[in-house]
Amino acid sequence: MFFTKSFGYAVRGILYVGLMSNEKKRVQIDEIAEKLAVPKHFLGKIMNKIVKEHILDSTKGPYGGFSLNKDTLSIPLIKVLEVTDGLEQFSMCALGLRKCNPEHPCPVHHEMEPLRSNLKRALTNATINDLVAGNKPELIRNISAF
Amino acid sequence: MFFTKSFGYAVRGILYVGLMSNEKKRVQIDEIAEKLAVPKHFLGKIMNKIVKEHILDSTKGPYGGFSLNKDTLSIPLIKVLEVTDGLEQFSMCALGLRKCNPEHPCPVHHEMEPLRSNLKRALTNATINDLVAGNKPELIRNISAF
DNA sequence: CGTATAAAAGATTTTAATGTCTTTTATATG
DNA sequence: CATATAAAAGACATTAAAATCTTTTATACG
Ligand code: FES
Ligand code: FES
Repeated sequence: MFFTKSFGYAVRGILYVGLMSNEKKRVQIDEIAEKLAVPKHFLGKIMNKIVKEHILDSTKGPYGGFSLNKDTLSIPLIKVLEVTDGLEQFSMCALGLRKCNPEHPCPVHHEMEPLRSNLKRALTNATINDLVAGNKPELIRNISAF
Repeated sequence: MFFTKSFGYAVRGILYVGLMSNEKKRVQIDEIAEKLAVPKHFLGKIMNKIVKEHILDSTKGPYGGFSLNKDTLSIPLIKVLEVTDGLEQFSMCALGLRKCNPEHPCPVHHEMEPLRSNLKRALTNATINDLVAGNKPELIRNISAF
């Protein structure tokens, strides 16, 4: 519901890098994929998009890997969603009719519109930093597959 | 976002039958598919599931087609969602981690849980009848793809 | 420079949702 | 019963997301 797997992988990957950034400067994809129990190469492609959008940094070669940059912690979740899933969903009709149009509301428009707005607002307000706050071992446990 | 196309087709199909039920006893799939601009055979399969779950009635042969039954109008939308998409989505973690578990909340749990509950409640409370109420030509226009 | 390391990129496969086309089954009516 | 009609069912195709595997590129370091 709501999001693709890619979005989940992206959020969890970014958070894992954030949680590890005290201990090590860079985190490798192999470690992330293993700890999150996520397919390595698929995650790699998603992380690559994340880097292209300057949400994380990366370097190739020995001692390379993924790392936070000066902006990472202040990135809102909706930016991550934009990279992985796009934001068209917020302007589309929930019944898939066309672009949502309050002038010609579909039968579920009045139910869905407030929920959609709330979701958009929540994702816009919540930053990576908000999610990284709190008990660290617990968080690492919670972003792992179980 | 939120739902599959199948759900949208199902809701619109049921509503079209409901809106036509004054004028004609039964509505054929060809007419529904044409008016909603939806692929006929795909819609047929979805309508078939809807009939199997007693949300609508159908009869084969001449003068056959789909029709309301005594329960149709009081069916909540969540029942339709269950038939087309299933309801597992409401117990799964929004990040796709596993079953959502408030004891071990994922980083977006506190953002998502209220939204999910609200959506579930809205879909549980809204019946087909609620959606059929109102200006009929306008509704027919609004469930069409145009 | 040569080598090892790690991300990036590319090619291919799998899976589920969606869509199309054909055949079968049920039924109303003459 | 014969025929036409319309849903149901089945087989197959397409598409996008997800996953896997291989090759290329960049870089640290001896
Ligand atoms: S018109 Fe369907 S959600 Fe707004
Ligand atoms: S644990 Fe992720 S939404 Fe509840």
